[in-house]
Amino acid sequence: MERNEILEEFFIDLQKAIRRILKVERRLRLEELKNLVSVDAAYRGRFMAVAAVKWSLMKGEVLDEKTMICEPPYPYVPGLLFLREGPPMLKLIKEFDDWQLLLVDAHGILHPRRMGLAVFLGFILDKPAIGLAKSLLVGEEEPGESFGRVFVEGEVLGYWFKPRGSRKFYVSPGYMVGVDQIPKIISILGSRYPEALRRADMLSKKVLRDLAKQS
DNA sequence: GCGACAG
DNA sequence: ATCTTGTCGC
Repeated sequence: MERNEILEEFFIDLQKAIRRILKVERRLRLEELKNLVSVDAAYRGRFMAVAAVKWSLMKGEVLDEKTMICEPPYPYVPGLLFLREGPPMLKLIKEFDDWQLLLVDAHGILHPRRMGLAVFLGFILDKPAIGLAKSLLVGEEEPGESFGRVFVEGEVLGYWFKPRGSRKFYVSPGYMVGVDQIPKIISILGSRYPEALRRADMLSKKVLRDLAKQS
């Protein structure tokens, strides 16, 4: 599928409109956090694979997995990732129940219109969500050793974190989560790149390998 | 106009 | 994101 200027302008307007009505009335209650869902996508040739993993924080293990292979609905455009990865991810996440927080391999409000993929998914699902990305789309990082805030126009919209021995990543609220809750959430997730997301990443790549193997 | 730009 | 071998080091 090729890019479409009219469509992109429309979805940018939609992002701005949704942003205007978003409110922080309900917030994730961290003491009730038991199960997570994480989602990631991988690409190969003309296909993409999306994997969603339900993860138990207490047991530290996978409770359930879902995958799907499809052709990307839209090309990658910085700021409009939700057009590309949102539709298949929603399809999978809706199949899970009994979870309290969604982990997305993308930005949340750390986005030009504060409407990253993690915000969009949380909003559509009406569930708490956060975004975790490996590179910055917008914002200035506070200097530091392994942890710091990320500012956009003087406002704290997220945090950067660099675990010992692994690469830096950025965390920002998606939906029903306050920026002030991010440090505590990172701590609850083990102060490292979340295992639940790592599993979704590995799984999405695996289904594409298996697809290439049999064909 | 130029550069930057989640996955 | 993905294309990709060997190589440095715990």
